[in-house]
Amino acid sequence: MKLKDLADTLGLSPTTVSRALNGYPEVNEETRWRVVEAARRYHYRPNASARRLATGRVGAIGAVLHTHRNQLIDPHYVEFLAGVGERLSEDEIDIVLSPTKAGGEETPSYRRIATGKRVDAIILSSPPVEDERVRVLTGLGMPFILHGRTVNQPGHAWLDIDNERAFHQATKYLLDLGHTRIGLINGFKSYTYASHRERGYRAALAERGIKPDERLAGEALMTDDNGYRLMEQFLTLSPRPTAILVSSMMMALGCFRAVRAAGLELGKDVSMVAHDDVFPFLNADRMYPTMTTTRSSIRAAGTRVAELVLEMLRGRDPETIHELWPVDLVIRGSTGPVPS
Amino acid sequence: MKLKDLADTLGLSPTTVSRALNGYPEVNEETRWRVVEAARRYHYRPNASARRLATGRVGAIGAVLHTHRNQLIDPHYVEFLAGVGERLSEDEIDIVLSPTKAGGEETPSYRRIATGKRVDAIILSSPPVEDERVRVLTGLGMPFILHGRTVNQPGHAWLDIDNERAFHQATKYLLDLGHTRIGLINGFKSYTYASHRERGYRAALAERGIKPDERLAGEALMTDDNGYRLMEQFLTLSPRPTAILVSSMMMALGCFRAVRAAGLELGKDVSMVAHDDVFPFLNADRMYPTMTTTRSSIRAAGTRVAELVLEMLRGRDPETIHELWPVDLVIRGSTGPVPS
DNA sequence: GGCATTTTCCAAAGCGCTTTGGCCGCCATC
DNA sequence: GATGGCGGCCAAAGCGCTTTGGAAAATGCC
Repeated sequence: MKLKDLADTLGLSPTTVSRALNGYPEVNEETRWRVVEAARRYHYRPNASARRLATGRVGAIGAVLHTHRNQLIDPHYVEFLAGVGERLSEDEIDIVLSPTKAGGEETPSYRRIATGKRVDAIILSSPPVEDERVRVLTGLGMPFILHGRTVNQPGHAWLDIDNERAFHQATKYLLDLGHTRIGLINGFKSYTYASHRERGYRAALAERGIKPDERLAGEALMTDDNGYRLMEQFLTLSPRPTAILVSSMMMALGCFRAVRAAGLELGKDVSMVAHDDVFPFLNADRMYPTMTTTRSSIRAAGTRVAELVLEMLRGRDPETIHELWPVDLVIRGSTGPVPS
Repeated sequence: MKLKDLADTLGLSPTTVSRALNGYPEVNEETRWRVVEAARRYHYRPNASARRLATGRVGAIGAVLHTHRNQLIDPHYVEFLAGVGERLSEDEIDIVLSPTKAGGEETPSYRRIATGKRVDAIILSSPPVEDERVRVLTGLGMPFILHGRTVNQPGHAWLDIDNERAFHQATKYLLDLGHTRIGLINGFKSYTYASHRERGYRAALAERGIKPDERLAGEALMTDDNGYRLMEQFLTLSPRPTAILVSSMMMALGCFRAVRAAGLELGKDVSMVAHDDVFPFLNADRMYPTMTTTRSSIRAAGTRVAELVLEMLRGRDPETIHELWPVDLVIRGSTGPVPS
């Protein structure tokens, strides 16, 4: 059943049917009702490709799924996508996932999506400090928004959480509890969020005149595994750290196990603050002990990013889109005063 | 830069340029070379919508992303998608994620994707025992493949792992170690995989004449959290179970903590076998103790499903596509003889 | 050299929708 | 009663590509 068929059975022209369905004013209300009713009855759906070709709008936004074996397909990203999807589904807009194998060689994938007009806009996640994709997409004139920020590449839309302040605050909190040997288990510093977190951490230490022990700062892919390994390693140092900041809940689980394995008790022998992106399947409140966290829902960020993308498509100037979200510090059981 | 422009600058007709780029034989090799070269130089990319409209093929396959707040956006699904993506990217085929809010009300989303011709085929995951989507898509004539199976709905393509046999084997292994009070922490039994797992478990017990204690079988969303709660609950029973089967690594982490919290030791006081879908961020081999698992890479399944979808689109009869994969039992440190 | 093929290219007709420009009839206005 | 404006509809021209049905040029065969 196509538009023309529907028009024929109604004794109307395709023009009128199209207008009726798309809510244009120049059609009699009764006629519109007849059309809508018939469309429903015959399960009519406009052919997406045809409509896209005619309007020039796609009704889809792009995201790239990194599938490289050695790269983390991480839960953070899905949770973010879920948020994006939540908002986009309201407007019946699809998400086009373009799978990419390459580690560094990802720009072709973006280029393909962009120049083939497969999407109206692109959402970029987890940008490195300097992002090649930003350059490419700007060059192609493809609208895009960043979840996170770059450094020294202004002029594009972004939404980010205040990672620097969050880790500054968390570090300060630990310092206030008397800790001075504080470790940092971070994601790769080439990513902006990780570099911001480190900056916050270092700034807080500096304010108290503490020089960070470089052996207490680790960066790695944010997996359970790496959390375990880094923490294990930190605990062999002497004196060992009495507190630790962790960049993701996934890593925190690993740290957790390492602390246990070393026969130490979390919240007593070792304090821990982890960043919580709020996963439905990992609840800081129900851990044992409960986990002190810097918290910001990555899903909520996704929803907002989707909203902003829609605004861009409606004409909002990307340069006006800069949102920096504050981060909560939620104090729970995994932190306590420095052991004497 | 569109096809016509490219043709004009080359002094050729659109027809010839199109054929040259699409590898049709009726074009001189030298001409083809000129065209390809020019296309590269001018960064020409055919407009996806136009091509789709003309050919009737979309070059995209659909998947639905469940974003409902109370539903698990689970890591299993992403890992599976990553596998799908790995294969599809080779053919430059996109994945269209259609976000769906609804819990039970998901069929409209599939219907929209299908009748709007937004994709060439659909990949369905985690089917319940009886799947409405199967009926709908069959009715619409939209090609689809299931990752998993349904019961009593034959005639469609599927790929599944042998869940029943896997849990049968795992249970048998625990029985051989002397355990008789064996618990099961499962996903919801309305899903085929969960029901198959339970069947395997019960069958193995029955073979030894053991009547399962119904208080030792729990089903829930497969989160860390629920793993903790169910295990905690099981451990209050008396006599408590000496061994446990767990349906996902995520739940296993929770069980793990519950065992610890109860002051018990895994692999000694309590044995545990978990099903491992092989996540890059959760390595059974690096847990403490290492985890005995039934193992099957969900990513590999995704890759194969993608391959099968491509075959369907090339004309292979869906009814001939039924693959049942065996599952490995990997014995590690979390299982041991029943404590005396 | 004449004929039938084969090679190489092209014009034009779609694919299914949206949108521009117009037409027709009806009412209000003077 | 003529004029203008407006509501309600339609014909036809695109959107950018693929594909059918030739046509012209090159080639093979005797």
